[in-house]
Amino acid sequence: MIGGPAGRTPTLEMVAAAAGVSRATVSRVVNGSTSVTPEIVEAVNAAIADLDYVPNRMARSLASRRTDVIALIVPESTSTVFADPFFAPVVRGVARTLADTDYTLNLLIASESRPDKTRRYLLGGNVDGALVVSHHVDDHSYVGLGDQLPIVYGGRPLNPELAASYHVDVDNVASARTATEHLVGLGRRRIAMIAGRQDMPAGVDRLDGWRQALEAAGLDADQAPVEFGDFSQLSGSQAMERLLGRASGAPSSDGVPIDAVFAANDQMAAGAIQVLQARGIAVPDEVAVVGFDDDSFAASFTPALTTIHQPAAELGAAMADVLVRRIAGEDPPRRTLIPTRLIRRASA
Amino acid sequence: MIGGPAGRTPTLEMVAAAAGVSRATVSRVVNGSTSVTPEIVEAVNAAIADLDYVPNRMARSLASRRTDVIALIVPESTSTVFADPFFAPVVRGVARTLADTDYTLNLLIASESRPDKTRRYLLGGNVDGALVVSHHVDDHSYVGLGDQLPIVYGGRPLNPELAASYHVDVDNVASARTATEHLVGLGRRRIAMIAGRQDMPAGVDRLDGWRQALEAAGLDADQAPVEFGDFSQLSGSQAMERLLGRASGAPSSDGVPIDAVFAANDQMAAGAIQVLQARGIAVPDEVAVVGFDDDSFAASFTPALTTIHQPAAELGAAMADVLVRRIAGEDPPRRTLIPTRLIRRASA
DNA sequence: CTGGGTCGGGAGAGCGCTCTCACGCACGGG
DNA sequence: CCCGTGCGTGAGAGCGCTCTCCCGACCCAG
Repeated sequence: MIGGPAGRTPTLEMVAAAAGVSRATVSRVVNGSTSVTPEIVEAVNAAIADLDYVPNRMARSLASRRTDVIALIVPESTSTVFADPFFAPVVRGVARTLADTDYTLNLLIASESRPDKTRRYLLGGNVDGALVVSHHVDDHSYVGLGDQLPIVYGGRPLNPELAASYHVDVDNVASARTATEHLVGLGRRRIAMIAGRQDMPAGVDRLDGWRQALEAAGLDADQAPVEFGDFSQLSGSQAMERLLGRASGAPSSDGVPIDAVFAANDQMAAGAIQVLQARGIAVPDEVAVVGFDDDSFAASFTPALTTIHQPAAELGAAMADVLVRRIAGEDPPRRTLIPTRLIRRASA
Repeated sequence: MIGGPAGRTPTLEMVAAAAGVSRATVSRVVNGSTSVTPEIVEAVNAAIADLDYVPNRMARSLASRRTDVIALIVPESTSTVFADPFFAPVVRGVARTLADTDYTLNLLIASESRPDKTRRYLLGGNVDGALVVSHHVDDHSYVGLGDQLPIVYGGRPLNPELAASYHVDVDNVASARTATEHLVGLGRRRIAMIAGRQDMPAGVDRLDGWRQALEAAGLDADQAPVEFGDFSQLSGSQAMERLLGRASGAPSSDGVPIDAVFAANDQMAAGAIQVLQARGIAVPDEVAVVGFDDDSFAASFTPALTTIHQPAAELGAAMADVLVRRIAGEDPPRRTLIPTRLIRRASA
């Protein structure tokens, strides 16, 4: 058993002794400071390897007033609605990115019942920065926190007080445009939308993208049928019923007033398709349907859902990246948009 | 702005000064030591509240050689196969349980390419204990680590070297028995199994439970048809094909040799059902199917899957609980089994 | 040859807390 | 009345590291 006379885990001091230099010099080498003679660097590194030295995080933090810890905050309500398979890959992306740095990831389920606990933790000098993953909007817990601690949000905060904050988001507008253009490219002209909750950025932006695509295609977006749901499958079905019930401008011969639907998420798309099928309307032949999210069930649905795939892991990675850069004092753009990809399957 | 003359965040020292006692006494109060005069306790607490004092974690750790940090280790391969919706609730359960303690959760994606990095982190005095969530078996990364650091596994480690370690698991055997008994209770007698990978505890145990139930029902488990898959949907389909292709002992009049299938997970159950439907075999009328996991898609599948629900959040909570108790010096049982629940839906 | 500038390295003072030890006091038995 | 015996409290020495000086060596211009 190697490891210096003192027996305990090796310390900076022991490395210094072994290398015949001072603690300060070892510290410089460990922290990659320039201005250390190459020979000495080598000697120190040899001693480090020899003793199997690992710097003590706590001591380092105490002295430097940095923690090398980044908090990943998941509001409890979000985590409860964990049916959402979006979250896990985000976390993975964050963790993987951070694995290449010296940062450690602190997962924090923020209980909304006592937000002050989280707040205290964050401001108590326990972390260098925070990542907030939330689909929640009416959440004021973090307002103002951003002034005292670098924070990066996943998903654009709708909350106007946070609008100027750093955030990483999927490019919902462009994605919705892509989805709609796909429908246009298929020759569809009466393209309806089942939009999501308008108190969420994803809901607003996807509706927006659809409008843009219609206009770009020379279709009248204002006259195009829109119904709203709450992102649930049931609400998708109900929206579809309403869509079919409309006495639209130019119903086709069989009475179906539309030939395509863009749903703001896969759940609602699935609900819509079920209604369509129940009415004997063929998907995609009579009505093509595009969803959004590429949910886990999308591929195995019948018909398999054409949808927008969200690179959740990349989003997480980007969040971590932006935060690390902020902490390092760089000035990354406040808004980072992650491109998506249209997955062509059977439904459109 | 309150906060003592020094201006910075309040320290123990400042509290001591404000309360007119020594640092040591404040420390005693903060750490809930007995043997402090009630009046003094009160005075100190008043000072703490007044200054808005929060103990500095790093300093505390440095001095006490505890970290109050628990690592949650997710092997990268597990996290990549994140289609598995089992993980997120486990994490949530862990985080929630820990939220009521002083422990902080460190999420660690263990890159399998350089396991030593994780090892060093764990043994580098950064954590007080670790939780390992893995479906992986041929993983020797943590062998021996358990001697130096309290570790609790989620899922029983198949690896014999770890067999004696602390672990929390779903009661796979009993659950599989329950599932199979349900089929027996439905009057089925030719109950096949699509088993999972036999290098995973879940694979082995579920097969075992099925056998036990058959025997308990007076059926010949050795003659009962079993095919193996790898837990993927495709493998479930293939296994089903093989099952149907068998020249089994007593095919029913229409040539279908079985009247029920227990699949080791929902993915494979779904694959099996698709094959059955493609062949025009009615589910559940001709062949009843029970899955396992209660995957997110299970309820919306057609037919809705009868399956075993795994209380993943409870499993996570139990893991955290066992670890905390171990760290506290208690001796919790090495093995904790979490009961499951059969969810009756349409497929059986 | 000398003075100012530069640069590598050492000394040492903390960072905020814990914990051992020893002290002072009140009490009770010899 | 004196000396244990306890109990509550304070003093002080670290925990392992960072970082600010500061010093000595070296280089070049004057």
